[in-house]
Amino acid sequence: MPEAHNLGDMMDRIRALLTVIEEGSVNRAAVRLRITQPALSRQMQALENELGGKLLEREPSGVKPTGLGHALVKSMRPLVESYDTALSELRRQARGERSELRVGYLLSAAQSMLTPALAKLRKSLPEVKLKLHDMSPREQIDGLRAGELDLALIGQEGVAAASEFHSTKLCSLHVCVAVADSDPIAARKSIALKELKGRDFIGVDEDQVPGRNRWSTALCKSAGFKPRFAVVVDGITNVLSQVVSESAVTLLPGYFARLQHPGVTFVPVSDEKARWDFIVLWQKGRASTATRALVDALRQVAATQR
Amino acid sequence: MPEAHNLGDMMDRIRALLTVIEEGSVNRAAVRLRITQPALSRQMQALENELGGKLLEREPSGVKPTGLGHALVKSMRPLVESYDTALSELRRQARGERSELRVGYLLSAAQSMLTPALAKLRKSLPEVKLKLHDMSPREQIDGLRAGELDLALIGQEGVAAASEFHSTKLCSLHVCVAVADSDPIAARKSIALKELKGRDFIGVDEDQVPGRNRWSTALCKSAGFKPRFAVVVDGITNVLSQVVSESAVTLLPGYFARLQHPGVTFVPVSDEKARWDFIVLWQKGRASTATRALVDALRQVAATQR
DNA sequence: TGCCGTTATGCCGGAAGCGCATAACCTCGG
DNA sequence: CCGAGGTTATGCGCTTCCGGCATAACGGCA
Repeated sequence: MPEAHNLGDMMDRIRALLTVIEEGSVNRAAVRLRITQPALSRQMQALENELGGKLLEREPSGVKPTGLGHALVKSMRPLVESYDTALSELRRQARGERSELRVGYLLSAAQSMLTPALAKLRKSLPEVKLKLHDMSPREQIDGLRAGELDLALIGQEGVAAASEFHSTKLCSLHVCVAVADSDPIAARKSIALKELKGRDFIGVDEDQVPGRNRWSTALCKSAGFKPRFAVVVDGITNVLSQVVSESAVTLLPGYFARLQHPGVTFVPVSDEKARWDFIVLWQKGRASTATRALVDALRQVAATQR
Repeated sequence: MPEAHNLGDMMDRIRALLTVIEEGSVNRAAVRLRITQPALSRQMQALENELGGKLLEREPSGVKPTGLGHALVKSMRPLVESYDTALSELRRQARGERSELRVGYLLSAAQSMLTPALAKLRKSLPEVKLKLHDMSPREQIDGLRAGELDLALIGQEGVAAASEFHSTKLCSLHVCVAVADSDPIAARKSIALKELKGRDFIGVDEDQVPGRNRWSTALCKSAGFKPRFAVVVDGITNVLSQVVSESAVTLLPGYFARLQHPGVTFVPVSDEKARWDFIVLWQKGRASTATRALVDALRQVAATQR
């Protein structure tokens, strides 16, 4: 019998040793494990070779653990249990039975849709453990990539990353332009994109809100001009104060019109091409029942809010 | 390629998956792991079959973890680390490098020998982590059997269990008989065992102090009579008070003569056969350097105290 | 002494797993 | 458009691993 250097499954070997020590007999343990005594005897030898020391004292009436055998029992028993539990949970998840659902969203953008959708989910799957995280689009994308989120509600910023995950579009919002109250445009009922040619635009840090500037640029290009970003700020909330202090403009999805911001007026853009998509992203691989249920609920809510 | 149902080593497979996800490529991970890409590809497939779900999304430019893949990374990475650490420690112990030493002893019996032996040990192996446990002989034997002690200092009570462990005799004590101060024997310089024939003996609970009564019985038998145990008490300390209140006697190892007990006198037994052995027991299998060092130190101390 | 329990080990055959070669796909540069 | 270079999947053949069967050796007990 050559010296074993590849050892079947070490965990199974360790489990077998636990059984042998419990029975105090290789033979009786073999019966329990439904293998023959010689196979089990060899497994024990292989384990001893792998660890470099005797685990069992062999006697005519059975076996007794050595000091090393006792130490292995002590350190490995909890480990084997944790391992089995983790594997079991992973198998459940593979079957779609994961009961935890980690959702990322930006509150101001997602609340009107997420709240009713979560109510539906709670009604249909009450045992689901929800973990809700209010975070920026960048954090959402990173969270999905790192496997820390199961699902993200995200706007146009998630479109570029959509191919990395499962995605579905929930709705397409109108776009408005934000201007200072004192701006002549503020009195308008709506405005065409081309009328913004020559105005200063406020951009946002591409790191925090990925794709926002590119989206604005693409829209203006379709209207025949390239926007000049006078200032680039590091967050959405700073955009509006800069619009006022710089007498500039910025393009925003229509849900901003619902937010009151002192000194700022939101004027709808009339161009039909000016749309802001709102999407949901979730991890590739088999989605859990909970994930699918939430995606469905979001679809239904979006359909009724059209 | 038949469907894999026995999976080599699951831990190695999981480790390989962690590498694949880290590299984002089966090919580059295979290079790192020093196996070919096809072998690694199959390992990933085998793992997916075992778990019942896809762990990796395959793309022309490499692989990306699915939601299940992410979940596996999260739950298994700490487990793999703990497992590797535990195996590593077991291998060290197998080589005799265990740095922890759990010692059981009965303080009153062992102190005069243990204290100087521990001083020697601390000098020769200062990094050893000692765990000292004052416990009854029964607890000592149980602790060894359960693998909770590495070494026990024990008297005659350990002799019957000695074959289960490594053992060595440290010394052999004289025996004395304990009597009440008012007893005529109390004025004797020494006494022969046969002179105790007809006296009431006090026994101890065999469960707490295994073998004590059998030892007394054997000694008396060698002197031609069988002792009658008038009372059996549940601990060594209660023996002496019963000696007084029952006007009885009991045989004890000579170290008791060093202890002051009100109303009790200890008279040496003159029979040469009346001996009390003091032994050290340690676990079977390869003993650690620390265990061997302590056994050696105890031997040296016993030799100087002769 | 014989029987029954124990563990270890030789021999054999089947299963597992790896390497090599190849197929298929995608991306990029000329 | 084509070729080069990257990727992953899979067929085939060979080697290694491992379990079952049979047997040897030992100890305990009636």
